Formats: sequence, structure tokens, C-alpha cells
Amino acid sequence: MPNPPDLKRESILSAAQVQFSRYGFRRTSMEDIAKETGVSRASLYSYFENKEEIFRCLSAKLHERSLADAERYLSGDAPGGLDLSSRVEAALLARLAPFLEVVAQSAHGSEIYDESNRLCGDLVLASSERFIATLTTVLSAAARAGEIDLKGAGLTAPATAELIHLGAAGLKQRAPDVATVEKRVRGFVRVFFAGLEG
Amino acid sequence: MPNPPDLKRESILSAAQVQFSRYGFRRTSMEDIAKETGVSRASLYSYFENKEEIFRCLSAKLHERSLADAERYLSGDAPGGLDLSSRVEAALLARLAPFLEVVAQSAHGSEIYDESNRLCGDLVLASSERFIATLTTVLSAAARAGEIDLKGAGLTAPATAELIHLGAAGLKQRAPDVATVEKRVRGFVRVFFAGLEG
DNA sequence: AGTTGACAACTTGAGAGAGTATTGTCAATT
DNA sequence: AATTGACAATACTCTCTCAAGTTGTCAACT
Repeated sequence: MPNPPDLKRESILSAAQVQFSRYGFRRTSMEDIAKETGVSRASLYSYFENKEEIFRCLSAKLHERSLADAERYLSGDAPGGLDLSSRVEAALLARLAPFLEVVAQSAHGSEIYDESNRLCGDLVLASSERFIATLTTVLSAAARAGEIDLKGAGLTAPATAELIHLGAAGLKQRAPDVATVEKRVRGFVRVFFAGLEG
Repeated sequence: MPNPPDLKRESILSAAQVQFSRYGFRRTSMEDIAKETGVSRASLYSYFENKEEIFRCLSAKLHERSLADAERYLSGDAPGGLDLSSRVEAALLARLAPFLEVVAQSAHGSEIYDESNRLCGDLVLASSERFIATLTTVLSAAARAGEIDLKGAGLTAPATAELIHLGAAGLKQRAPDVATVEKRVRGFVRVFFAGLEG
């Protein structure tokens, strides 16, 4: 393995992202990725098992980053001292980022979406579950602090976290552009948290 | 054409629904539908052009019925004099009915879902749009009557109707059973309308 | 060490053909 | 008039083949 391997891996992943989003997963060959990276196809195999692993790594990286962002927003570490509703809004938008970057932008969005479920369904699911878990924790804390009233709404923290997650997922459908999705999420979160006020 | 043709058509559609939900669209033959109906395959062609038309008719029927139910609930004609939130809840559940009956129940749910988009994407879309339009009207009226406060939430009636529709659509995902979806919808609507209170 | 060209193995997609299943249409039947 | 059995046409499902493209792996090179 070359040194420093991580930088090289990064540049390969970034090249792969460009090509995947341009041609989709199937229609992108290792040759394409190599060319975009500026190395020979053979050397890609020094850094990754195969094309599927590149895709999984890329997906994992995007999910990791967006999940980390989302959790940072949720826990309130981000600058500004925002209220809960704004933090959830920011977290949801952060979580949508990979989707909006890769899937919604590309002409091959639906193919990439399918492959993503096939090759990294586990990653996607794990990321969702982790997000819901974090959101559950945050909602519980907020309920204890009297910021929101879950009992009044007849909901538990996990159920509420699930509602927010699934509801937001629905907002991706039939969106003409990225701005529309973001606008929807903002409206959704605003109303939803107004409804949870203690 | 036989007489009364509508009863016969009904019985064929009902037989088709059984078979489609049992075997999916592709794996159901006209022979299967004929057998289930209790007539010869040939006579099916007296009532329907072909299998696709049976599917479209069935889909149209289910959508029509559920949309009519939903609109009845929304406009408040249904018995009980429910408040807006409960009416929307009932309307959303009514609208989910075809999905829950046919798609979620059947082992071939995803195949049926795909075929449905292919063969009657127009019907599905039209039904959604009609529902959103009716919901928009109802929300506007409620806003005018002071029942809900859209301006306070920074939303228009159409945008709010869209949020409700898309949010509810998201709640169908990854549901272990029908009761779960219904429970989610109830929680969602309750919180959402609490957030819209004037 | 890291990189690469070149090679063999493998996958893919198109095309052809044969056999089966399904369709759509009648003339004949009730 | 409604229904049906039976027929021809069509569509589907395998299977095989072939060519082209793609992959994964070296030994050789820098």
C-alpha cells in the first residue's frame, strides 16, 4: 500500500463521486475512475478491492459526514445556541445532504439510489437508526427540560423521532429542485415543533 | 356486451384483485382471473380490452373510492362533526387504504407498486393532486375561520397541504404492519395540527 | 516502495433459435 | 345476447453463441 494511503484513497473517492454522479454506478468503469483520478486503472486495486468497495466507501463517507454534522447540530455543539426546532431542522438538512448532492443532482439519481440500497442497504439503515437514536435522546432531554411536551401529544420520544425521520424522508419526493426540499423541511419542522410545544 | 355489464365487470375486478395480490401483476394470467371469476378466459375480453386495462380499472376504482372517502371526511360530511385535525387524519387513512389493502398486504407489493407506476402513474398522480387541491381548500377555509394559523407558521395553504401529503407518504416506509402505519399517521396529524393552532 | 502495461479470466449485452405459455379473436353453441 | 372452445399470432423464457468491454492480477519498470 502506498503512502500516505489516505490521501490517495480520498482522491480516488472524489474522482469516483464525480464519475458515478455523471454516468451512474453501472456505466462507470474502473478505467473511468482511474482516468478521473489521474492514475492507472491497475493502481486503483492497491487502494480498493473493487468497484463495489469504492461505492460502499464513498457512501459510508458521505453518510458518516452528514450523520456527524447532524449529530453536532442536534447536540447543540454548533455555533449560535439555536433552539431545538432549529437544531432539528439543521440536522435534517445535513442528513439530506448526501441525497441532494449525489442522487437528486445526477441524471442517474434513481440508478444510484437503487445500487445504494443493494450495495449499502446496511449502511443506510444503520445511519438512519443511529440518527433516530440520537434524535430520541435529544427529544427525551428536551421533554424532561419542559421544552417540548410529548405526553400531551400522546407520543414517546422514539415514536416522535421516527415520525420526524419518516416525515422528512417523504419530503424528498417529486421535488423539482434542491431548494424546494429544503423549504419543505423548514416548514415541516417549524410546524411540527410548534405542535410539540409544552 | 352482456347485461348488466357493470356487475360482471365488478366481479371480474374483484377476482383480479385477489389474483394480483396473490401472484402479482405479471405472474397473473387472464386464465387465472377467468378461473377466479368463474367464467371462461374468452369472455373477459367482452368486458375489458386486456390485462392492463383490468389493472388500470382496478387501480382507478380503488383510488376513486379512497379519494371520495377522503374528500367526504375532509369536507366534514361524515357523521360525528369532527374537528379539522380528526378529519384530516381520517382522510389520510382513507387515502392510504388502497396501498395498505393491496400493496402492503401482498407478498408482491413492490412488483404491484412498480406496475402501478408504469400502468397508471397518471391516475396516481391525478389522485394525489386532487387530494392536495381539496386539502388546500379546506385548509384555506379553516385559516379564514381562525381554526388554524398558517401565516404564523409562514406557510401558504397549498404548501401546507403538500407538506401533509408528502409527510404522510413518508410514514408508509419500513412499516412492519398496517396498524403501525395507522398509528404513525395519527401521531403525525395530531402534532402537526397542534402546531397549526391559531 | 509505488506505479504501470499487459495478459488471462470474467462479465455483459446482443442476437438467434426452439419450445412453452399467454394472448386476442372468432365461429359455433347455449 | 352471452358465452365458450379452439385457433393463429404473439410474447415470453430459456439456452446458446459471439464479440466487446471490463475486471483483477501479475511481473517489470521507475
